[in-house]
Amino acid sequence: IDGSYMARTTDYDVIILDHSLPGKNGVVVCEEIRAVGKAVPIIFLTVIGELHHKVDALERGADDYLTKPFSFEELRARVRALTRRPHKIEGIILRVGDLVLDAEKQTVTRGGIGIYLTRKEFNLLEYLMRNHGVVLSRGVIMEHVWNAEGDPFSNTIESHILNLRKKINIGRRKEMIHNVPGRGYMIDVA
Amino acid sequence: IDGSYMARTTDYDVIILDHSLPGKNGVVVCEEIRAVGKAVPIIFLTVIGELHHKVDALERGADDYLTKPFSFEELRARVRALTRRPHKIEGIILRVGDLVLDAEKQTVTRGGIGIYLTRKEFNLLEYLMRNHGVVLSRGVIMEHVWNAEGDPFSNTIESHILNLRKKINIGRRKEMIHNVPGRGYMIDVA
DNA sequence: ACGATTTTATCAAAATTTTATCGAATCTTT
DNA sequence: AAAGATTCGATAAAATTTTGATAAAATCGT
Repeated sequence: IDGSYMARTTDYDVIILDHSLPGKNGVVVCEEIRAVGKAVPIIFLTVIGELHHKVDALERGADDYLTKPFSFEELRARVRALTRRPHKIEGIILRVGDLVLDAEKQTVTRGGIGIYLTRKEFNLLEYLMRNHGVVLSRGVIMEHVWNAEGDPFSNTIESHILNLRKKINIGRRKEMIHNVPGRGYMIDVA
Repeated sequence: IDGSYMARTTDYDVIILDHSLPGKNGVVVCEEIRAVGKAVPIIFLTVIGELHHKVDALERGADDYLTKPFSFEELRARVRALTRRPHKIEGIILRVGDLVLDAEKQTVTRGGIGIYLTRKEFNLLEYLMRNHGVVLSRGVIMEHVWNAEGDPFSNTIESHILNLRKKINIGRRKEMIHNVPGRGYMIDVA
């Protein structure tokens, strides 16, 4: 009894295959599963640069592929996309310290406590968290969080940063949104 | 001016292409974008069942594909998955001994320990490191780090050099920023 | 080698720039 | 219209940059 046998006889929600499997080639397993008529979603893992493997896998019945290395979030996003179970499976989650942002559920918590953010605040925080540890200039933030170009003589960003900080720094926790004078803002644990 | 032109000349976060575009084939557009060296993530839209189009698109440089019909949630998940990984070309990193300056992330470390520098300090160090091993006169430094020309009767540069040295010579390491009397400054390991 | 002269190092205060803050005004969504 | 969100404008606060004065070091001519 091996993985291929299990896959052909059991009903899984999703099957993840690696190209290099002990004994068999992942693509062959993929083909075997399809041969018995199973319609289960299959995600194929490939090493970066091996495009022909991706193509091969897709031709033999894989539904999606993922290039290694990949984050767990990314894999989960693919699984979610394939299984389309909106309420049971978690969405894309960003974490910085005990601050957690769920991009799909559109929620933010800190240490388990729910935090309500307005739309702009949410988008701003999401962008900061998505690039945590790197300094983001006002220009870059303006470009990504506000679609059009904002005039540099406004302090809209500062204003939102202020509100974000107030909402996020519940209790008397350390500041997470750091200003780097002359360069921009950065979110980080320390 | 069409979409293909815009894609080749503008920096987008992500590009979504449909197989059937007015005038051109989406795959061709994809190829055109890659031809000019853009590394932007491209998501390709295909009609269900047309697997060969998927394969074709992946071969020509698309990063992901999506089968129509699809939910907006699904598209958003794909976009997030692609944009979260830094697709940018690796930032310019300067090294002199164990001193490391990342121009893109705007960070400086010495022996792995983070060092905070103000903007002028950072720019000054970057200029020195970019020309490590060569003596830079005050005039040249003034010209490159300070946009206009500063009056030669000020000791602004000395002042910043002093602060830089203090911050950089953590522990009791050897001095890196050397003065060459009458000629200027130079950074080097020895 | 020695004093005179020029150049560089150092420090703290002053000037400037940048950011934080808050309330009011404007815009959006019910 | 009402409630909430976003932006704007003015001012306070914080951080950076420049300045000025003096000490220390290096260079030069003798």
